[in-house]
Amino acid sequence: MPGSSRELFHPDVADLVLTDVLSALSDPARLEITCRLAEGPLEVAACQPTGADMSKSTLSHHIKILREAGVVRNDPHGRQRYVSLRRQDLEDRFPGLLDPILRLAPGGDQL
Amino acid sequence: MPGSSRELFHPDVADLVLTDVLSALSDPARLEITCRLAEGPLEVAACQPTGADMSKSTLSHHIKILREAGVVRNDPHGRQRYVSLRRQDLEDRFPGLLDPILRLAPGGDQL
DNA sequence: CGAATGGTTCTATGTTTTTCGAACTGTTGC
DNA sequence: GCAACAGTTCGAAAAACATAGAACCATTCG
Repeated sequence: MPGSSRELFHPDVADLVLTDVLSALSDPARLEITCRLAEGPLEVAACQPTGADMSKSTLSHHIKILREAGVVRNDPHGRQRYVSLRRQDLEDRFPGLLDPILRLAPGGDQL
Repeated sequence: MPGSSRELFHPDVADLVLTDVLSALSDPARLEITCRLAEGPLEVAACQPTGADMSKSTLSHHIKILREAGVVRNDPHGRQRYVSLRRQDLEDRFPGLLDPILRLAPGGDQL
């Protein structure tokens, strides 16, 4: 039965906390993941930052931090998962916050 | 001989790192200090977040984190010190970053 | 000079974060 | 069913961070 996968917790828009978002984005690896997701959803494995050689448990951990801060969604999709940026939710809760950060991030100049 | 006080290190504008700034601002106490400084320089003791009862060594530590990230200056002024927001420097290095954060911070709606 | 003041730095302690391997869960396809 | 696959979760160890007291330093003022 497809679609019955394990759903992970995602905080409600109203519950997002600014310092949690900033904290989530203050790690270089997580910031890069976030920038990459600005171009569209990715499978977990494809979120792996360039050059960074992290274990899959570490990568999963970073995505968890981003998810719990409300920065990304993580939804099951067949045997894998799609990670996507909660762009509109972030814009609703923290208008004008995300765009400058994405633009200013090390590899975010192709926006 | 006034003015010969101990000068602390302040990173050059070009050396500021985005993740360091985000990390510095991701702590509630430091974010509040930063917001308060948006209205003008303050003596160190006056930076103390409302309600938070932190020791002066802890307060000094937080201001140090902000200073080393390039968010604030800390200059001697007689027997005390003035802490000030490096607003223009941040704007030069990370245009458009600070204003939304200050505006969205818990007590930053009086801007 | 000597005491008080405003802050920094040092040292130590407890907490949080980061990282990884190993074990586990759900899904696909033979 | 069973092996392979994509990820999460658990457990542990190392690193980083927060906090506070004590010591210290520079400045002012009597």
